[in-house]
Amino acid sequence: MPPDRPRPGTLQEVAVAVGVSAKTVSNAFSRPDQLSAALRERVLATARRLGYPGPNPLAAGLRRGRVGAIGVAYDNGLSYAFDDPVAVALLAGVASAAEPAGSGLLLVPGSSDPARRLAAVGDAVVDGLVVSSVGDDDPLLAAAIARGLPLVVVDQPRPDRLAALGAPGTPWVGVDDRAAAAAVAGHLLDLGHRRLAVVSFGMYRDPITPGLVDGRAQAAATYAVTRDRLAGYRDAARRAGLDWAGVPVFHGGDSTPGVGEAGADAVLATDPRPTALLCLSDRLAEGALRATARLGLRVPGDLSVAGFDDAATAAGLGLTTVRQPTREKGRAAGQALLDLLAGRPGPPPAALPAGLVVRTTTGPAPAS
Amino acid sequence: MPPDRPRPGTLQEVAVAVGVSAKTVSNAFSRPDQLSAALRERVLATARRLGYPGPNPLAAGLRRGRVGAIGVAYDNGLSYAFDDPVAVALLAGVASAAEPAGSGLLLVPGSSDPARRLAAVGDAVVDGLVVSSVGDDDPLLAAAIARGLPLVVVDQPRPDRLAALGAPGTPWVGVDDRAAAAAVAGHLLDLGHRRLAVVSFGMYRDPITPGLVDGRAQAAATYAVTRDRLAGYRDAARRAGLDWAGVPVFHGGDSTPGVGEAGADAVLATDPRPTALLCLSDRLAEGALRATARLGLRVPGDLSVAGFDDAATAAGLGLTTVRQPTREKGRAAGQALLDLLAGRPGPPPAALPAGLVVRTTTGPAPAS
DNA sequence: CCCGCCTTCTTCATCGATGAAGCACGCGAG
DNA sequence: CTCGCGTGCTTCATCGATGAAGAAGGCGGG
Repeated sequence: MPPDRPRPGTLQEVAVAVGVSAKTVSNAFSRPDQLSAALRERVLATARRLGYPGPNPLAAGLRRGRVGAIGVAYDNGLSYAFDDPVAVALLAGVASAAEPAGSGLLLVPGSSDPARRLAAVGDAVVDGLVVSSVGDDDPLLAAAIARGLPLVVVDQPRPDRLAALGAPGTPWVGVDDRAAAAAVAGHLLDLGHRRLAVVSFGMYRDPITPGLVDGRAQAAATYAVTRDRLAGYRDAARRAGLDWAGVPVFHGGDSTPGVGEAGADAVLATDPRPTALLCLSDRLAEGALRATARLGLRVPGDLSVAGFDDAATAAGLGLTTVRQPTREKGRAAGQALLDLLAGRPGPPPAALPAGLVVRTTTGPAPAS
Repeated sequence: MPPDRPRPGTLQEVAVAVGVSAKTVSNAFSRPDQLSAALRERVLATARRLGYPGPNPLAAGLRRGRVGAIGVAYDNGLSYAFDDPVAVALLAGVASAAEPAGSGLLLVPGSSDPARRLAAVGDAVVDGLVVSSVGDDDPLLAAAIARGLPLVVVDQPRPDRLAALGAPGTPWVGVDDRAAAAAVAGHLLDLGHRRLAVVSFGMYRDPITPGLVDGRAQAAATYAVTRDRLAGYRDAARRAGLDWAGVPVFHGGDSTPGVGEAGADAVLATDPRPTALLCLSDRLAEGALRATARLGLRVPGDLSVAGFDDAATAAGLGLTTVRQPTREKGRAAGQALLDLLAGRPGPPPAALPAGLVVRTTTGPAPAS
């Protein structure tokens, strides 16, 4: 049998027992300066005796208009977020801002059922929301905006899109993905590579069939991060006089090593074989490296591989990548939200710095 | 100037605008079957027009008596939790139970100020709590129990201690640390080692001066996990006829590589030099391995090193360790809590399996 | 033609607290 | 003696919703 949990007492009951008003009991807990020390002690003692657990935070939150927690909603659910070290680093950053402020961190559950996914945002008992990395047309963001709570967006959509969605001025935190992507592509082109290939994670929320995609599809991606990184690679390629249409771009689903491995297999099967692989994330690159090992390709002798993020694993792999301050992004987002909640202006949204990190997986193009 | 956020409308206001009762508007959102489709549409349209964000989850939560979120309180604050891969894996596990149930996960903030630390537990707007890995006498647990909410404890305190604290029958999730520790110590003894040393993380919540500690201090540890792992090592040592008093035990603070490195330095400075190092966690072992590299000791030629946890990094280091199902512990704890909330009985608390994983950091004792 | 039931909506009370304002008393100043 | 004011506690209204129970109309069955 489920053990019958005794209903916790209420302020009112304690008040009756002590013989004072409910408000006085409330003050005994929340505003000790509002009553004499003696009475306060008497109230607290009675509360203890009755097993009163203290003011119900839910009711207090309703009355006060704040509950002391901020929510984080992530494009993919929690299960995915905890699997991706970059997503965890972002959470760690948000936590590092929330914790000193005494604010809790509510992780909003995801769901494969769109209705439940949105309901979770609507039901989150929080003072404000951080929405991270969702597609331009994701109803999740619309639901978050509809809450009417202070809101901060990480990575995507971009500020222009937020304005179009009726939320202009929403603080945004991210990096200049396009410029950063151009930098890493430029690095490879400078090394003499002329046959590039790309392994990309999702471009749209909808399920896809992994495979090569053309420029039109790339430009139509609703994930701004994906779109911009691809555009950055293209910028660099064009600058070097390369025909972008000739660059195979593999479109996988999630940002996982498995997808990276499949993507590498796909683009390496094209003829002529690419000499440089641009991966949109380090996790994809990790999978790509697995594929090269399996195929017996030397890195960087036969093939250069670059990632994106500079995840914790990147250094160990010797991966050339783009470093972006993931944890700092989370911290900045959390802080911006807390600033909004406090009515402080907070600094204007600005892209954080990102930069190329050259390690050992990239080298000169092989002599053709 | 802080942009003046318009007060969101209320159910009541929508009701007046539509010309129906508040309850009908409520039903339009929460119980569509309770009113005609036509009226429902009219209500929703008006709500949209007025910019009504939908029923306030806080108020609904108060009335319904549940908010759809479970809280997780961790001994050390969030900042530490996110730094420790084992703690993250535990969170991932809890999330993997909460998410399919549509439940949010509230991470309770820690604080160096004891009062704020407790207040955070009292203020958490949740339906139930998971308290993870706190000391036997930690007021945090008392505060959690005082909330009167469904509660699940991970790792420590142990069930007997929970009963003593007035919370008998509280579901507990963990492993048999003592037996597991005995197994890894036994492994080293079987390899012929006779000069063991131990590097331990915290034994008490209070700040300590790191250094070697005697058996009396070990037995008095208020962290049950620490106490039991040390007891397990001792069990194995005694079984092999070793005098435990001769085994140097280093007591550091947190479970970090830095502490592990300092601990290894300390115990390796004792004479005669130990040939086997038992570390209470993989993170400590990671630091110990750093120390051995610096000291020019061959592992396992000169020194065997064992960890505990089988963290994600352990395989890469070739670390012999104890595998415990950390993520599964989190999942089980989350599920047990959800079962309590649903009034389901739930399986009785039972220790999850843990077992020795032998890799390459342990080998035969060097010929003396 | 009447009854009972279902659908659709309403009324009423309530979840558990706190902000704002008010009253009574005691005390020091004028 | 009286006024003014701070202290200590109370009263009142309110935060925004939802459960339980009830009332009006429509409809099929006997």
